[in-house]
Amino acid sequence: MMNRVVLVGRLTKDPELRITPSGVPVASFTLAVSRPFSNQQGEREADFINCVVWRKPAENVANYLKKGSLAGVDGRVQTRTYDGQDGKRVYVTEVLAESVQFLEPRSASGDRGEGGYNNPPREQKASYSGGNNYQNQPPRSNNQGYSTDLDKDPFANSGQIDISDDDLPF
Amino acid sequence: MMNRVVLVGRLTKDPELRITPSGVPVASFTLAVSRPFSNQQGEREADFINCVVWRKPAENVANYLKKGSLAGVDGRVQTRTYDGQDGKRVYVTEVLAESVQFLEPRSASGDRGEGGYNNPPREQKASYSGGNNYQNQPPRSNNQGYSTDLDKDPFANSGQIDISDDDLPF
Amino acid sequence: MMNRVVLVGRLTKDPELRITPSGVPVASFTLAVSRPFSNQQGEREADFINCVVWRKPAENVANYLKKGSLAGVDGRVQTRTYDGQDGKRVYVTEVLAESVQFLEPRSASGDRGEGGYNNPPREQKASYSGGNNYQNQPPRSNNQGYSTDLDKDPFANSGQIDISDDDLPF
Amino acid sequence: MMNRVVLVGRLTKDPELRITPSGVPVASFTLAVSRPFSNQQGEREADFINCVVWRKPAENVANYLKKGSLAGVDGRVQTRTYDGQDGKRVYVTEVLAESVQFLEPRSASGDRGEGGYNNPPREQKASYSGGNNYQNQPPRSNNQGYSTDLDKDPFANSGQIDISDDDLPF
DNA sequence: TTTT
DNA sequence: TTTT
Repeated sequence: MMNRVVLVGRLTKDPELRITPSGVPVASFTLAVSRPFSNQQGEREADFINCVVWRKPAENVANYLKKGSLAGVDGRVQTRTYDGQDGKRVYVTEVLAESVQFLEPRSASGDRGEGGYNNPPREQKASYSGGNNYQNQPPRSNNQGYSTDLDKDPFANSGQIDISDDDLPF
Repeated sequence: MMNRVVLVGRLTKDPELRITPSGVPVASFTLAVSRPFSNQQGEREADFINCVVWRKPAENVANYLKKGSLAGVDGRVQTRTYDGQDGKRVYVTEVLAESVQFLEPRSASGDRGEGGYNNPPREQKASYSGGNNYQNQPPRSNNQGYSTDLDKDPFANSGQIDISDDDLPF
Repeated sequence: MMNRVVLVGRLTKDPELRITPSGVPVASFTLAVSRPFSNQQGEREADFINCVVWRKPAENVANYLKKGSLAGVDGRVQTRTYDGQDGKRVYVTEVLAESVQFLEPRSASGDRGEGGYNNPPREQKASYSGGNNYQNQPPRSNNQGYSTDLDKDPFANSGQIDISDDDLPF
Repeated sequence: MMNRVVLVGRLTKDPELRITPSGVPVASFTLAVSRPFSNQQGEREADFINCVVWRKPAENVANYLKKGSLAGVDGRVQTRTYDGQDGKRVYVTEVLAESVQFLEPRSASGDRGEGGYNNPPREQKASYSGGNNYQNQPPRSNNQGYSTDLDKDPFANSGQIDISDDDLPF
């Protein structure tokens, strides 16, 4: 009945942007959050926490964050389940981000000066405006919109075909 | 660099208490936390979040909580990894509880009037006092202390032989 | 850029419900949250945290919570400022509750069996439906709706005439 | 019974470091946390949240943070009360920081390249080692240790003579 | 001005 | 493998 998570950490790689069949953007990324204490070997470990974010902030994540970016997440812990390729049930625990904060001032962590508060997005994209306006985009072979990510089947490049509209929160 | 979780929900079953080889108690339990919104079918779903707690609060959890108890957890999201029985790496995301709150007033949720703030623990157990006082307990075949749980191999009754002293936080 | 609070505690008195000039309900209440440690005198102290909640959940708070109720709050820390009666600036720090959880199962804490999850509200009231439907209620002297609280000037019975539509979040 | 706050924001001015009569360091600072939404005038407001931190992290705050620094706080909401100079009770709500995170990479926000993760503290100071080792420092007129802040009465330069050992958490 |  |  209460479920709140707050994380600050760094993206382990560039976020991945997907579009559900009904046209809703979803971004997923992993945050590396180093632990505040050392282990028995005296090393500082990290937790690698999978995060998902939907709709408009999904686009922002895809546009402004990349591998190594410092980001804050405010959201909920979420569990879901899907049938693995080997036929057995897979249990997933991840963080559903309700908002994502960009904590990378200017080009502090970037190799090429992009990302950050006041900078233009990595590439200009059509903006999500709350409806299913993605549906009227040709699913492939177009040269704008989500082209870079989507000019291939959005669900083709990873093994996880387990994201569907059923996972939509709210 | 920041990692905080707060949960309130109900135990899906009785907590499990383990003792590491060096004598530290660990309890694990799953919290069912119902979502604040309904899905497309109009049903209220829940997240089933695995939690672990160490040392003294582990004992309290084992003594005062049971299936159905309402509990609050304040902790961190933690990821770990172990080699599954089939030889492939298993990734686990769970909540490391730093404190656990008993939110079940008196015997409100209990079938037999036990549990709750002011009630005696389910069975009187030797208390964890911060050291490795568990080490001087015979590992099996004793009739007090953690007997009910430990009079069998503490790691035998579940498939997860993946808890070791290496997982000890702090 | 991140601001999150989660509280679980008990109401120090019945919540107060107000309506802004433009017809938006606001409830305010104080949560007593006992500290997890004892002070130098060995006593367990508490923090008394003022909370505000707007719109629909404000009504629920007014209907379902009362002095002594156990409640959870998920929200943000908020500061505001107003001019005190003696002419000097007053600084207020409080919690803006985005959601409020009723943790009082059945009539566990109640003296009269009311409140709680499945029980009818203390008195049946017109429900807030997101618009300014309160505006078409006569501001005073009516005998239903928010009558019990509002049949007097909603801002008369306390010194704080500092709640206005300007404080509306979102 | 649960009380957790997480904040990320910027210091409104340099932190202030105090030492209690029994030699425990306390730092206080205010975080400006901008709100995630705009007000009716379309402006983005901020909350100005007073924070206190004790012992070792108090020293770190004093050494590594300054006006404008981006910082994260994980802690609790705390209320206390003291008698104002005009004889009437003053109620204070603030955040007791249990840990403070420095989110300012290198010299990104600094005017003079100091502060940040890997940089030396602003001035080298004796470190707090958990005991009351401050007591054996001459209370005034020394030229190192907490000199800059303490070579004057630690409680003289502000109106708040309301910090005492009684406020010590844990 | 504080709750169990 | 899930709780009220």
